[in-house]
Amino acid sequence: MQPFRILIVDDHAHAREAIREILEEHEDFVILGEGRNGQEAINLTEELMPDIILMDIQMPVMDGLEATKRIKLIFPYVKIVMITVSDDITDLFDALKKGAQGYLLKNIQSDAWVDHLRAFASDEVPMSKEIAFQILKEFPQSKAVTKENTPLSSRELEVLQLVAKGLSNREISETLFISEHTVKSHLKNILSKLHLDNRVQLTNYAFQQGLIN
Amino acid sequence: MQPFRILIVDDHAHAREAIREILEEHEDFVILGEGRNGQEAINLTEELMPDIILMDIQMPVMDGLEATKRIKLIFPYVKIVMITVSDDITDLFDALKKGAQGYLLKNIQSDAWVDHLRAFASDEVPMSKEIAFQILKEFPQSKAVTKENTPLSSRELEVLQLVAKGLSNREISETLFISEHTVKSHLKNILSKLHLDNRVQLTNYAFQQGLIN
DNA sequence: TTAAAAATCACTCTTTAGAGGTATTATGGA
DNA sequence: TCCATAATACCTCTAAAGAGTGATTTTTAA
Repeated sequence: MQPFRILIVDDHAHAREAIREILEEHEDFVILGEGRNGQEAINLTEELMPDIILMDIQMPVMDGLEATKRIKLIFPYVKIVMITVSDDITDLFDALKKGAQGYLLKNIQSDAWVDHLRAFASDEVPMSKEIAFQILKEFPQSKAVTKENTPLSSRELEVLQLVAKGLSNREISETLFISEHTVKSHLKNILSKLHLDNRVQLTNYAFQQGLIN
Repeated sequence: MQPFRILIVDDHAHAREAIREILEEHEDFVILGEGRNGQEAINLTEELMPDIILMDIQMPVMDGLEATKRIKLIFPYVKIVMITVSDDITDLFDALKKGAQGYLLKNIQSDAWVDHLRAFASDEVPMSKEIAFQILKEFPQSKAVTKENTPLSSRELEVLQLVAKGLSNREISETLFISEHTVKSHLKNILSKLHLDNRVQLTNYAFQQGLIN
């Protein structure tokens, strides 16, 4: 049984040390190295080829979300678990959107923490939102679920489809007989609801959801 | 046998008249109305619901390509045949990209012209590039085929996939270790080769070609 | 080995996109 | 009837995208 080969990325040395101490108690984990920011994470990943990266979200130079996106693009098979002190559900969703396999809170020293990590490491299926909620629910300081599940309105769906077809905001405004300001307003709300960054990502979403073809 | 219901859109009255005269000799065509620009084409389409629109490319207010794109978006089943004096192959490709079913040269009064129109009107399959070439080849003034078939280079394909995944030019440049200028250069060439306008349309292309998923 | 193609980078300029905020008007439910 | 949501619109500001041109280097193929 091969141990899981771990890379730890966090800008705080004490945080890295805390994780190291926890994992060293378990012989199915071996720590390959440590990085201090997203850029180092990319370089170390190329160099060490870890099985799992434990990645902080908030970091200088390049944050963990950006690094996750880039690493997953180059090395899709590397598993990345976000670690953070934040119990904000939006951070969790953002992490999943970027391709993270898991999400763990930092300020935990329970056995459950290692169990979850082991589950992420060995499991083939990606972490569902249900499991994510469950993890957050285990810890009392988790905030209530924010209004993430707000569905798109029919007008927003209409705008989404036109955006995903390649029309500019001006063209959409002329198609729907509304002002370009309004189109921008709708698009802003759409991107916010879906936790996406730009219209190309929205186009990906539209294709994957079968909203266009 | 129902006749084909035609809408003619051209900014030159004499051009519309010429087409009307040709079509009135054939009783399987009936002309519903005439428009003078792309905007009128949209309005008249909503009002008259023609089977086929004969659409000029060069027009004031809104040109035929833009109008074609918008009409096909709202009324995908309406057939649009571009009519133009241009024998430039790039115009033809642009027309097909916007969703036109056919492409006919204006300065023709042969029976073949009407035959082609009838073929477009009754045929379910979209006009292939081969047929387009054949039509242009029937007329001696057609220019030689431009370098349209140039395939994408491997580097261009690489950039295409990153663009279609939602990365910004800056992010792509950092991923590929090249300058943002170079990324822009590649993207410009890609869009030009594929006759696309922006990165969202490129994303559509990537999905439809199975280049990403 | 030489010509063509591909890849690279640069500069300017204009348009578009996107973040952030605010506000008004319908409108449909509770 | 009142409240929440949706749809509309405007504002400022910054970043990004895209058009146009040109140029150098490397690679590939004839």
